[in-house]
Amino acid sequence: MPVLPDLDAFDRAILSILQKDNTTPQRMIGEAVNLSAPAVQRRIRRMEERGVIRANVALVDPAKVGHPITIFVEVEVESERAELIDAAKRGFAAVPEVQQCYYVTGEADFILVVTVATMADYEALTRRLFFENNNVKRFRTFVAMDRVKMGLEVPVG
Amino acid sequence: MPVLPDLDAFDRAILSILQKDNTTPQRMIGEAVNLSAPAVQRRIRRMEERGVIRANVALVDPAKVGHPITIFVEVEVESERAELIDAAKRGFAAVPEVQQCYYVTGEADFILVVTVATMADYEALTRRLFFENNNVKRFRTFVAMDRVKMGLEVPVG
DNA sequence: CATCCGGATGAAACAAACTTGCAATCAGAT
DNA sequence: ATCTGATTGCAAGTTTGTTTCATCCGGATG
Repeated sequence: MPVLPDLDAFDRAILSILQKDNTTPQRMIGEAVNLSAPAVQRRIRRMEERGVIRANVALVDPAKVGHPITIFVEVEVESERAELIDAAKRGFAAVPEVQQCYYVTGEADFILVVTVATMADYEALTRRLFFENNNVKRFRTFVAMDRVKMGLEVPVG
Repeated sequence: MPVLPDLDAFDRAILSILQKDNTTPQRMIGEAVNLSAPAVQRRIRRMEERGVIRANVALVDPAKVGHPITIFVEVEVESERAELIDAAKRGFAAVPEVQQCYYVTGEADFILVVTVATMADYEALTRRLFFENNNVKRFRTFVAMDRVKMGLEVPVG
C-alpha cells in the first residue's frame, strides 16, 4: 500500500485556485504558482486520482431554477441501531431535494439541507421523509431567509 | 428591463450535466441533448451571464486537506436590529472556516457550517466568533460524524 | 566519491476542445 | 407576403489540454 505523500505548497496553491474557478487555464495557474502547464496538469490529475478533488462542477443558483427556498432540518430518530441509521442515510441521500445530509452528535441525529420550489413541496417532502418513517421521532425546521454564504470551499492555506 | 426568459428543456438538460461534471466536453453534451457544440456553448455562456451558473469550481475533500471535522452551529442573537444582523452576516461570511452561513427563521437566527482541523481550532473559533461577540446570545454545536451527502446540486428536472 | 534510481520538471510537438463568423432556418409580428 | 429577431449548424481559426522526451535533482548504494 503506497503511503500518500502530503500535499505540498504547489498543490495547495493550485487547489486554492481551482476551488474558486476550475476553468482557469493551466498556463495561467502555472504563472501564478511558478510551474509549467504540464506540471500543473500532472498535479491536478494526481489529486483527482487520490480523491483530494472529489468533483468538478458548476454551481447553480437555486432561485434561478425555480428552487427559491432553502431549509435546514434537524432530525431526531427513535432508534440508533446501526442498520436503521444506515437505512436512514441511504433514504435521505437518495432524495434529490436533499442536497446535504450529515449524521451528527448533539441534540439531533441528522441535519439536512433541502431545496424546494414552494412550502407546499416541503410539506409533501416532510410527509414522505418523516411522517411516513417510523424511525423519525421528531424534526425541526429552519427556513432560510438569506443565503449569506453558500459554498463548499475548504481552506487549504 | 429585459424580462429573462425561462430556461427551456435544453438548458435544464445542460445544467443537469454540468452540475455533475463541468469538464464534460461540449461536443459530448451536445450529443446528449441533441444540439451542436456551439449551441451548447452559447447556452452555457448565457446562463453564466445571467447568474444561473454562479461559478465553476473543484470540490475538495475536506479530510484530505487537513480539515477532517465538519460542524453545524446554530446561533441565536440578542438583537435583531438590521444593522447588527448585517454586521453578523458580514462577520461570519468573512471567515474562511465558515463555508456556509444562512440567516434563518425558527429557534435559531443563523446556521453555520464550519470546517476545522481539530476541536481545539473549533474552540478557538467559537471564542472569536461567539464569545467575543456581544450580540451572540447562545449557540449550539453539532459535530458531524458522517458526511452522508455533501453537495450543492439543485434539481432542475 | 562515483553511480544508480525514482520522481519531478520544462520545451516542444501533438491532439482536443473551445470560440467565432456566416449563411440558413424558424416563429411571430406587421 | 414580408420583415425581424433569435437560434441553429457548419467550418475555420484560436486557445487549451495532453503526451513525449531529454534533463535535472536528491537520496540510497556500492
